[in-house]
Amino acid sequence: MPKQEMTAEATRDAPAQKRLRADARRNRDKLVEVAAQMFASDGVDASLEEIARRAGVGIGTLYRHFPTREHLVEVVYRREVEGLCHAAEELARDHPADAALELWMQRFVDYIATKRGLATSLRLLLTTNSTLFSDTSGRVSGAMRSLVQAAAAAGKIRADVDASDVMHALGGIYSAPNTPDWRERSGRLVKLLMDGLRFGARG
Amino acid sequence: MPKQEMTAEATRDAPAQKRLRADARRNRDKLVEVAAQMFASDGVDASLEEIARRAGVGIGTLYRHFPTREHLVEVVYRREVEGLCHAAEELARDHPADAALELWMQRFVDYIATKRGLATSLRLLLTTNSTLFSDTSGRVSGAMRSLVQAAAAAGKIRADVDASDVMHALGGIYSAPNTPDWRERSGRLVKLLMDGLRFGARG
DNA sequence: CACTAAAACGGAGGTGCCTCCGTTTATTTA
DNA sequence: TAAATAAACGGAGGCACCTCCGTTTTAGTG
Repeated sequence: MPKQEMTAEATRDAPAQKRLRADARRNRDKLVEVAAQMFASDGVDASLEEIARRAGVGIGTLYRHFPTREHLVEVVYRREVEGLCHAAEELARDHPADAALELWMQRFVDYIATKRGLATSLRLLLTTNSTLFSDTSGRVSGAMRSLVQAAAAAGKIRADVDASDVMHALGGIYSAPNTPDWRERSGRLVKLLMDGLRFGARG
Repeated sequence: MPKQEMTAEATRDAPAQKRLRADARRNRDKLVEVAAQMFASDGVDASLEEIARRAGVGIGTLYRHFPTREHLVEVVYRREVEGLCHAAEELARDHPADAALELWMQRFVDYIATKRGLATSLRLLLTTNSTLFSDTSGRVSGAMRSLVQAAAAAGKIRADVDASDVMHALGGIYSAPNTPDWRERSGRLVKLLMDGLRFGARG
């Protein structure tokens, strides 16, 4: 279980967001941070009052910022997707292109792992709120695309596949049954996939 | 809003159901009946305590019979589908084949009407519990099939369509936006469909 | 019938949800 | 800097959820 380890300032949604007062901002960020932990450990049904408590604010404050549980879940979810995509850029900077891709996919597996328990509620949220779905899936596949293209351009992986193929291959992770060894199996899947991608590369 | 008007004894699931004690049986039936009304009027989030109260039992009794809200919703849902299918047989007995089909489709519209508000929760339930989905959709399309076949056999409607086509045509009802005139529009759709079906019939 | 085991009843109680509103704090204006 | 105003804070209160368990009822047996 990898810590997400993200600083609070990640929550900078620039648009049309009326300038928040300093304290409000602080509290909001803290709430999101705590909620992310609680959702990860206890599922989306984690107690909102407990979240408020741990964030050191009253329950009223939580509700002012996030009128429903779904709002909070959505913000946390977006933040995590954001983190995942940001990691892609970072990995691309710090590693050879093929290693970056592999590391990112492993991280993707980690990410999915934390989401497995939440499947049904998340599915509801994603079918209800279709912009959320298109926004985030767009973000994620965008991140993947640039990693794949970079690796292909550097000759580290074969050039005759594109990102959506890889994404599709990774799809098996979702649908795989939730066995205890799911994690390992998914890890192997990623390695296997990388071998396939490296095979026949120019470099 | 048509009353469903079903007697309690409709809940006779013969299989493997350990013989219930008389009082338990009574209470259970009453609970389902009241729940059906409450879900229809207040949505699936109707208060369980209120349901128990109106059924004249304690909350504990409700929970013993239906350990979760979903259990109760599922039973009510199945019962309603059952009623819908039963109506098909009845209509087939009491009316000419084409009229039976038309009346049943109108009733189907009524039925969907009561479910419109519940769309998201029901969808979750139906995707989560896939046997529920296949059971009920099988039942419903079975009912429709026999009505269509009977009408075709009697020469009251054209013989070159099958039940799944009609079902598909009715599908528009689901997806139509929830405008105030939805009900009328759906009624007209059914009439239109029937005209189409009658056109070119032998009889 | 009376007795008894098994099963059902039902409500008290602990917890969480969410609203409402009086209090406190930050920002703006003079 | 002080006063005024706007905004955020936070907890009390009311309601619903669900569990637990002592009490009551039923169905079977001598």
